[in-house]
Amino acid sequence: MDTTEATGKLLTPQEMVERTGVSVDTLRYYEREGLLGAVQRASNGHRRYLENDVLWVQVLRCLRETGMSMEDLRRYCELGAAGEATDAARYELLLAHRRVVEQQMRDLEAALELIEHKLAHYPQHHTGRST
Amino acid sequence: MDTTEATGKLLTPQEMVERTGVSVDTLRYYEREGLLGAVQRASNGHRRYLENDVLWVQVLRCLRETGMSMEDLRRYCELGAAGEATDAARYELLLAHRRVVEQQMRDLEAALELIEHKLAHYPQHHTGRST
DNA sequence: CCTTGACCTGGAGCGCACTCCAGGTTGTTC
DNA sequence: GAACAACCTGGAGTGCGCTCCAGGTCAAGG
Repeated sequence: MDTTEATGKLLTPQEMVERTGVSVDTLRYYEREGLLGAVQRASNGHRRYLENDVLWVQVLRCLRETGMSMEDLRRYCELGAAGEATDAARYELLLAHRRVVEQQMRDLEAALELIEHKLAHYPQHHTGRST
Repeated sequence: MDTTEATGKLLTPQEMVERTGVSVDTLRYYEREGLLGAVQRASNGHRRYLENDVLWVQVLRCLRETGMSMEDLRRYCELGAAGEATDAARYELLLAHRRVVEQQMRDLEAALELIEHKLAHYPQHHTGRST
């Protein structure tokens, strides 16, 4: 019955840092930018994150690190918050990003080839190891 | 006899833009930052690039786009300008960058898997095409 | 009580890699 | 000879994604 919000252990900001590798500042920034929805608060006003948020932040990082802009990320989150009706749009967004990532891989491959090519031009290192 | 500076056609800034896809501003910026050595000038003070520069700028772009910082790029250029004695150092720099690029590729692959995984969760699009 | 430390807020600051601008010269075209 | 385009210089501005800061609250420990 806990489809969306498993009410397990709530995590403090510090714990989020430890588990996601993302700083508190960045976590707050993401929240402000609408990437984390409304984060719960303890009675003293301190943030309490959900187990799920750990995973979600990791997904966010993964998308960010592959070049998705904050803006697209926000769009994606808003769609997610809006429920099933937006499935198609989210699908398209991911699909588009996949294309971007695939292009990045092709670019990297080309770069790698160029680097290999240049490396091959240093004959003294061609085969052996450098000390 | 033209080992380093083939004295063929000299290129205007505009022509460089057309052939490299890099803006004049960026070309000047690169020059200022020491990535292009001393660019020749026509009698009126206008820049005249070498044929070689086209290729070199493309290499620069390739390295930049794979995340090499301006600082490392400058280091690499300075080494290049200093002659053969620096071969080993340049080799190491490229080698290090290759490792960086290889890591980027692994990261992209991981990201791609995650994206595929998420895409697979939209059943209505699982097999067919979306209109 | 007083300190300590984790947390809060709104807003300022930063680093990078460009990108743009003002103001000026040169050289070609009508 | 006036207009125009391409170029020059030094320096300021921009956008992104954080990152840091001042000033304050709250809870626990000594």
